[in-house]
Amino acid sequence: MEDDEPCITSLSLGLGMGGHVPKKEKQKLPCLDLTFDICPEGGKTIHVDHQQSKQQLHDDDDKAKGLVLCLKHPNENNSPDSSNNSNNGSRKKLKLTKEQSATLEDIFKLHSTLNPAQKQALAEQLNLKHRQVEVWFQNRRARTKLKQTEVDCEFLKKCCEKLTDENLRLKKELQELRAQKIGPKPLYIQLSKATTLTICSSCEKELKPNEGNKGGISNVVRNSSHKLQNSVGLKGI
DNA sequence: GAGGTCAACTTGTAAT
DNA sequence: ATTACAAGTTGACCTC
Repeated sequence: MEDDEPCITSLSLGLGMGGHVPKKEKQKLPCLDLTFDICPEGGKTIHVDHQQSKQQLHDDDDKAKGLVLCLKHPNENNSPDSSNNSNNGSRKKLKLTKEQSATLEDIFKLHSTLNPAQKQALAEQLNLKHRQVEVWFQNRRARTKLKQTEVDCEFLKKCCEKLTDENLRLKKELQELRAQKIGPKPLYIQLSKATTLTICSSCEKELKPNEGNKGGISNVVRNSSHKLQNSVGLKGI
C-alpha cells in the first residue's frame, strides 16, 4: 500500500471459500468472514476480540461472523520489501513486528490457510507483501506440523517402552512355565481349579486339547501367549 | 563461535 | 499451464 493511498477502513474476508486447499481440508473449513478495522487515529495497538470471534465461530445461526482487528497504521510500519533483498544482493532478515506476528498468529488460530484475496487483504492491513503473508503461513504450518510430529513421536516412544516391558514380562512368564516341566511323559500343570496346562515333553510345546489331555491349553497360557504375540508381533510361539 | 530461530527461497507434486 | 502447497534448504540474526 502506498503511503498516500486512502486507508482501507473495513475489509471483509471470506475464509474457507477458495484457494488451493486439499479436498478433505476444504470440507472442514467453516465459512467465516473476518472484518479488519483500522483505528481511525492510526492505531498503535492491535486487539482481537477473541471472545466475540470464538463465540461467533460456534454460533449456530448463519449471521455474519466477524472478527474486529484494530491494526497498526500502514504508514508507521517498516516496509520490509524495500529493505529486504536490498540492492547490494545480500538478503536481509526481516523481523516481523510484535503486532504483525500477533495478528498473523490470531488469524492462523482461526484458520491455517487463506485464499489469495485473504492473503492480499491481510498483507495490505499489515503493510506486508502478499508473498510475505503467504510465506509466513507456509512456515507456520510447517512449524505446527513439526511440533505435532514431535508430540506423536513422544507418544509412540512411551508406547514402545510399555510394550517392551510387557514383552519382557511375558517372556519371563513363559520361561517359568516351561521350566516347570519334568519327566518324560506329558506334564499336567494345575493352574487353577478349572484350568490345566499340558506340555509335550519332547517338543516342549503346549498340546492342543485332543493332543494330550482333555483340558487343553489353559486360559492363562492362551492369554499370555496372545498378549505376547500382540506385544512382539509374533505368531505361534 | 556454535546452535537455534525464522523469513525467504527452491523444488516437486497435486488439483484445477 | 497455472496455482497452491509441503518439504527441504539457505542465510541473517539472535542468544548463550
